[in-house]
Amino acid sequence: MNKTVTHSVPARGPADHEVRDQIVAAATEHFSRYGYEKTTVSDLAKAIGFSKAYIYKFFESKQAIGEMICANCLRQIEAEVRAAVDEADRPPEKLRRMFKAIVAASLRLFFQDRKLYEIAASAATERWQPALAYEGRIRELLQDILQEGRQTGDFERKTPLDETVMAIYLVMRPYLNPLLLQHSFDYTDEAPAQLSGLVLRSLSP
Amino acid sequence: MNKTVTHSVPARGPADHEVRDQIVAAATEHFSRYGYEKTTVSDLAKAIGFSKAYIYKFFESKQAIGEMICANCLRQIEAEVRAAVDEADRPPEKLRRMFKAIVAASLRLFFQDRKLYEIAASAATERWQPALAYEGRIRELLQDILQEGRQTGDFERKTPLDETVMAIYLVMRPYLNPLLLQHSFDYTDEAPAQLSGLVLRSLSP
DNA sequence: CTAGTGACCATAATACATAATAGTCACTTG
DNA sequence: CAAGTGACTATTATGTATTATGGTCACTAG
Repeated sequence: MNKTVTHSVPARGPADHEVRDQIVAAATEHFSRYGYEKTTVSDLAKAIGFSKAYIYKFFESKQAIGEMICANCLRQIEAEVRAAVDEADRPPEKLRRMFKAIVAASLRLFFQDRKLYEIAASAATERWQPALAYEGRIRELLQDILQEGRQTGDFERKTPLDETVMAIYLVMRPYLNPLLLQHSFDYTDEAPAQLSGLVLRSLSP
Repeated sequence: MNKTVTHSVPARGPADHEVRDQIVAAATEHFSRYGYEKTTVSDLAKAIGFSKAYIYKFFESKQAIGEMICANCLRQIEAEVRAAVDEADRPPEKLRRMFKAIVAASLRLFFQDRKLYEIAASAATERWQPALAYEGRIRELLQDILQEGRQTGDFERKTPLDETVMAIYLVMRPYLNPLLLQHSFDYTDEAPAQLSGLVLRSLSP
């Protein structure tokens, strides 16, 4: 178990501390209600009954708090996607579900948690660590499905795996990346089915 | 020859007039040097030695002038893409060239004509008519290549043509649309080859 | 030593008065 | 009638003075 936790922002102070959790809770509440920009660090401090300075004993910056919240949010999406994938048992259907779940979850974030969506969009634009990590994990999931499909004989085996992963990832990216999703609303209805279709045709042995 | 010229902005005044051309020339110069926003209609008027009011005898709005310039620019990109496609004689290679040329031309616009790129990006965001028309023409080109490939037996014929066109169009979109291109710079080196590969695999009979 | 803070600073956001600009129209000139 | 414009307005952009905010640090209390 090589658990390389690459904290982009090295956590300050005790990693496991009640106050840290309080901060995260308050930030989740405030960020998703009023937005990242409109929430001040003092607001968070007031919410948990401490001074602003104390918050900086736990987080290096406001952005570090934002990254935490964003990471949670993206992990939840990932969990939903994995759940959807697990519902199917054959790799082709897994791929279809993956695509569909990604679009659905991203759209839900946009329409139901706009403020969190905005954080995720910033995270994508500014390449915050959680956004990169999310991308990476989605690619891993994709790779796992492809590998399984190659073993079961559902997918062709000639093309180098890395190449296939990359190409399919590129196909999914406009719907994964919150920034790009915004500009793809016109297609979110059809895209999952159409693109899954194309991708599966490209994978046929 | 059913030439339905859908002028989104109905041209004002004489369609063929020396002054109209002067305006377009001045706008091309100014927009690409100083940008759309920083160029005022008065600037254009001064440049051609007439009053601002006179410009409005030929164009309904500043945006209409911008659309004209943008349309020229997109038509030029389209021409380059068509030229690249015509260099190949077999449909699979045509598709590869198409993808590559689109990325190359869009990148060139970004890096060599940033100001015009910005107009094209606005046009895409705000759905100006020339941007939509460009999209449409690229889709037609794609459809032509696919149809030819089906005739020559290079491409499969089971999937409905419309579906294939749409799916491949969706794959290309992040590199076609100036807005999306900005967010795909990390991949512009590999994307054309990788995605062409995927698309061609999906088309194999 | 640990838990916690007020006071402080440089930078970023805001607000608001002022200046530019897109667009129109009645009008002149030949 | 055709070619062309000055003067005007409502809206938008811009500069600037002021406030708010992120972030630090020396410090206190227990």
